[in-house]
Amino acid sequence: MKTNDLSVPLRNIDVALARAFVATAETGGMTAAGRLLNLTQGAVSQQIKRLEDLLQKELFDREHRQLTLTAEGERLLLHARRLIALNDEIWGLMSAPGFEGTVRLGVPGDIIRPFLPPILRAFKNAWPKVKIELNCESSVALKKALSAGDIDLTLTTESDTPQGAERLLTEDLVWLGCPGGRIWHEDPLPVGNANPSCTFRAAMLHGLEKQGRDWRIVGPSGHEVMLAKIEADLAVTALLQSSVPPHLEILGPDSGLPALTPFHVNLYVRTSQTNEVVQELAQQIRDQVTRRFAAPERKAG
Amino acid sequence: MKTNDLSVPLRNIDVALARAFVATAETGGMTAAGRLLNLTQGAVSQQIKRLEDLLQKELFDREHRQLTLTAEGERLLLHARRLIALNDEIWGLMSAPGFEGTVRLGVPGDIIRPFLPPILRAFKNAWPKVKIELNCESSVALKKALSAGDIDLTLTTESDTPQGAERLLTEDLVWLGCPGGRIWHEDPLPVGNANPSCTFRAAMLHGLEKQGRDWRIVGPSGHEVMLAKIEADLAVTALLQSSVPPHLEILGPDSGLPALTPFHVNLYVRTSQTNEVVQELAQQIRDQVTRRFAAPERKAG
DNA sequence: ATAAATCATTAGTTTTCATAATAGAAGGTA
DNA sequence: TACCTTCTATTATGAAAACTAATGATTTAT
Repeated sequence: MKTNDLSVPLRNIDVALARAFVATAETGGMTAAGRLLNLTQGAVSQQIKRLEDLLQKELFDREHRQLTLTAEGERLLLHARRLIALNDEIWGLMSAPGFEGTVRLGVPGDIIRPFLPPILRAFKNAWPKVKIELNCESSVALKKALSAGDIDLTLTTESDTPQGAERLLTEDLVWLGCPGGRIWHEDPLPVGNANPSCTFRAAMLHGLEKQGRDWRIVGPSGHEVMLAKIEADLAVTALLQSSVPPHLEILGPDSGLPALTPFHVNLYVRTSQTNEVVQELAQQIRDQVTRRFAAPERKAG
Repeated sequence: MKTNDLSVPLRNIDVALARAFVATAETGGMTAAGRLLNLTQGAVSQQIKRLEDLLQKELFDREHRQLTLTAEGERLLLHARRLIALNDEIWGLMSAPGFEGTVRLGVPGDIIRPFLPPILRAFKNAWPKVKIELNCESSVALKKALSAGDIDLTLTTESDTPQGAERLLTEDLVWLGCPGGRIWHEDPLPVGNANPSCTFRAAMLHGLEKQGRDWRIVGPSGHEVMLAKIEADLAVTALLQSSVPPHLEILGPDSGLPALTPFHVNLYVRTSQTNEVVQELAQQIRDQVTRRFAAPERKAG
């Protein structure tokens, strides 16, 4: 993979060129586009040419003096508008006064780390006047709270992504225990569980039952307390792979524990009466969560 | 119409500047950012300065030799990444081979016009190898088809926007008849209705009943046939304001017909097993439908 | 046939941008 | 304190980019 190879002409689409292109496509001509953009016709012609050179694609069919979009031109048109819109949206955000108000966010306790702290920190820095209320319960309870209007948006961990949810990522559920521990050989297996309605509970017990393994529940308790019990080798439990704390150990198949089904992290946003701040936070959660898991490598060379 | 104010120095955010900014923020320094981008430190410093001048905002606090983001810098960081991501996404779309396959789209007959023809035309031009199957039924039937997996995405007209739906726009339901006609004075009122499960039917009849007005259903028949009956002054019906054909007339309150509740145009996309082409079409429908109604000024009737 | 309109191209000028070098400021360390 | 290192800011400079204005080529309209 080439990262920043000098031979690659950095592939940045100049928003000004995008504007010229869209204007030309919409007015049907470069002369008209020039009038619209306060440019000479020649400048527009050159801009289109530059864009075509950049993308290595013909954007217009120049038959006679009529310009018609090529397939690739049409394709670009559909997306160039989005680029311009995003550019203008950012411009608006940067010039407008900062948001104020309150956002009520729900998160299941077991995925607060490692996702949320950096997101909330960044959001807080970006919008210092916005107050964030963090609501920490089970996925089921959070979905109820959302429909009741008690919170504005929420993350959940679920084994599917129902209508109305937006899937941010999918991860394996893994067993974890204390490094050097031996509690997972005990029978019945002590299963740590923060919350009776925890979505992972059913998955764990289902796996064990299918295996014919006996178990007993340790808990309920808060998520942190449960982690302490794991660390003390008093129980095992299951979490999403990426939310396993560094001082605990993932128990592989050789531990004798059953395989578990993957889970999804879903996002729900209130559809009615939702304000800009809520959308802004939702956008950030989307971006950051997916980012943190899409880009494992990015090296200079 | 969009005018370009001369006094505003066109506010285009150079993606290269955004890259320099993000690299600086992420590495914590301009020297390191320069290494990453294959630029000298001085160039990065100038780029940041240019960006700050452009936005008229300080992006970093330069205390001592430590760079920390200001609130506005953090705000930009969150969105600059999106701009870069969109830029790269477009680049990918333009350089990759075109999509192939089939998309199954559902649309209620009464909002095909004026929304869909231009969208489908543009999409078809942009992705000539993609086949679009247009499924035309009532909103209720379409939602069923979606959950059954028979279609990939659908538009609906509904009086609310339930979980799982995305509201694209809200419009008034209006009565319409033939210009110069007189059928709406007839009693009982002949109400044209394309489909017994049509979502507008309940709204119309509810309005008439509340008014104590007698009615009879004309139909069912296809949407086009129904419009022909309207044009022949054989019946009246209700449609969303913007889908009223130009040769028919909107009947205002002075026609004696009852006021109707507003409706929403919602979009549903299959959440599971959905491929890139479906997402691409959904994106276009979103963009174009909202675009087409953000721009034009309303014509009062 | 003539005029008008359109896009492409070219020449020339202005503007932009990166480099390289330097200055200035702050943190280490002896 | 003096000295060295490591940053960022600034400046001069040359190269490249990009605009205008003018021109040419082609097509449509009168």
